Amino acid sequence: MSDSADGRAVVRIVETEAYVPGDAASHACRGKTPRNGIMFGRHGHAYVYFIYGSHFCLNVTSEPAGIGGGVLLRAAEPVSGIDLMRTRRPGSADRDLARGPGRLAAALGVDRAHDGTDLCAPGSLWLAAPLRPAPPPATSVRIGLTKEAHRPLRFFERGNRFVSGPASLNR
DNA sequence: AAGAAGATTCGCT
DNA sequence: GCGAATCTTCTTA
Repeated sequence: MSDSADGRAVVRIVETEAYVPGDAASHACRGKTPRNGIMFGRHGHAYVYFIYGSHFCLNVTSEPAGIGGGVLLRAAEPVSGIDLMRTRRPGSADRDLARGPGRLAAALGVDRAHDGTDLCAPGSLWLAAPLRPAPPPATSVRIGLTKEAHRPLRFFERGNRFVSGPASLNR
């Protein structure tokens, strides 16, 4: 969930991708740098980075302090604050408000200012308990990577129409 | 100091 | 389905 001066936006995460220690595709694979420093901090914090000159991606750090790792939030189902999300993503169909990592960050109003936020504490951006029970996530290879994409580290809710990626991966 | 690559999205054909 | 847009960051010279 995210709070801002414009209101609150709530989504249900339906797709994630993991970047584990020793992973050539991870931003952490070449050691700690100014950009990825948050990944080497404690788990449960936001790692936000700017990509392709126009988009932000939101990750949750996943490893103990000193070890670089994280989980990219790839897609989410809008739950409330939908009008606010439409404002942030003009021209987008409701299904596409948060379907994709850059879209998800935009819908929640996430930018560099959220880098390092503790997602388990009250604030402008945080994780809450599941809104409804869900079956165990399905698994697939990762999307959009040029290295180690074959690893089965993408997790998604099977059958949910807010999941991104080609249909062939979502079975 | 310069260059290439990148966990993407959108619009056009 | 394909390619441009756009800029930050790290790597290499």
